[in-house]
Amino acid sequence: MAAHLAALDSTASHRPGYVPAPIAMRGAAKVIALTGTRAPEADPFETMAETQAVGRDQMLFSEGDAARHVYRVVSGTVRLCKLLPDGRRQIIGFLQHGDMMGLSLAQNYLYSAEAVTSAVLQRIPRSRFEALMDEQPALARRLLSLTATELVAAQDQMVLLGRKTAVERVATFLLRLAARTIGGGRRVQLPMSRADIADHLGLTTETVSRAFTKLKTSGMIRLLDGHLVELTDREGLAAAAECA
Amino acid sequence: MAAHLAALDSTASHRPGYVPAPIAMRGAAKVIALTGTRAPEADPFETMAETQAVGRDQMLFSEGDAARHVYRVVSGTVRLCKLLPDGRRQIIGFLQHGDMMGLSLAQNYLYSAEAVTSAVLQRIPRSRFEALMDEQPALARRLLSLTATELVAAQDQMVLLGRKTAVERVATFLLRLAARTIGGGRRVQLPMSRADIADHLGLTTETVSRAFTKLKTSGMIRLLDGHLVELTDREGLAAAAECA
DNA sequence: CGGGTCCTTGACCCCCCTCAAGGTCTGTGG
DNA sequence: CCACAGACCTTGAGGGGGGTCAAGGACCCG
Repeated sequence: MAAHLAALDSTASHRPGYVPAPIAMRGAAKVIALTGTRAPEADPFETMAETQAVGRDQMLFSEGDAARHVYRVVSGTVRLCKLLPDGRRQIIGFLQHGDMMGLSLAQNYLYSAEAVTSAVLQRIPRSRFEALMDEQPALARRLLSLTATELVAAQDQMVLLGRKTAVERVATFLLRLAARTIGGGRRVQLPMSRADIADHLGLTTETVSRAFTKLKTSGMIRLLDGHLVELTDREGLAAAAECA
Repeated sequence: MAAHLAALDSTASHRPGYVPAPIAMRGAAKVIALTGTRAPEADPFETMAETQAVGRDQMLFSEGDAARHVYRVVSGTVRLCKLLPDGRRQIIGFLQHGDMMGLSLAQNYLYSAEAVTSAVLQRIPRSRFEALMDEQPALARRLLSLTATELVAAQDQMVLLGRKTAVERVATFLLRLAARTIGGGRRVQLPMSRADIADHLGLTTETVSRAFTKLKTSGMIRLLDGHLVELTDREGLAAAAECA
């Protein structure tokens, strides 16, 4: 999954095999303890973040809004969307525990952010965040690392959108989700709708649904219910995905 | 154009209206003077870069190679490619004067780099580059800024690949090229082949060619020759591009 | 002037989109 | 616990945009 800005956790969350901490404190208006501590400078979200809870489909900010905050997702799933004037939508990425957004340097947000499920986020005013980067040189380097990782994910998504077939796209998507799931993820939760998946993969809901059916029929996945998939043939899926 | 990592010039080259310096010293094995000087720390490419000249279609490095250098394009055009196992190709971006590549933090390059035209580049060993970032905190912040700009371009490209029609893609591509051209660019050079454009826009050469013909027929462009286009109706093009 | 590469155009086909209908799941209220 | 409404998902039938295959034209360079 093309998480927008990968985790700022001290643990290198973009490393393959990363296991997010179990979701706790749903809705709690309190600072979240991070796994692992880092010697010199503290995680800014640990010390100075506000917590914000949002309901399903609620909008956090809209494309074009003044970019006031930098966010990090604590729990739940968030989608980042860009719209064409006539309403066509592209979902840039889905964010989960630990992912960040709003880090672009533009004055305004360049995409909208909406809650896919009810979610909890932390946020820091951008002005304060930028001041922090002046004080803590290591912070800029850590963000550079995260942003570079995001860029790599974006490039993979370009290959997917530019050159892969519908089944390949869906297979790739499932494998990406699995890679972000606890234990490597034989079972994968799909918190988002088929329409969201379609707008992420450059397809329509119908085509996504048909691709799921094909993968099911060929024995690579089982649909436990509409939003929980079991990957029964990981190698077959990887072959169907033509690599990640 | 989705330049991979925008300029490290002291002049903020990702600002709209940026005018690259005229190409000079083609093939010269000497350090290139930069426009503008910056007070505290020097541009690393100014002081410690090797210069490398490559011929048309020559490969600079290949996907998977050990990432030894960070590059900056001095003159010419470079394409960054990703390949699927069966040979399908996606061009991540075209690089021109001032653009950087090789900054990802991975141990290996994640795409190939090839000269579209004969080109001149500067390069710095990654190890030295990273040491520099430790010494000069401002460098990391500048790179963060450049990488974030790249990420924005990548997101625009996702919208293009996921949701735009063939004509919209080509119109968008022409406007992006024009935005990077001297004087805003009523006339735009296309150094790359139709096949390159196709692999950048997620199309085939034939479809790209037909899209050019449609834009020509509807009076928005004139093909002065296969590789030089005049944008005769900028607003019409922008409408045909559906923004971006 | 000749050969090769690249570009354009045409004819045809297929994958995915569109439109439509029916099925499934979920949450809510009785 | 069940009934029901609504949203979501799946499946089918048909159509279209762009891919594929093929041929001819333009350009480049020796």
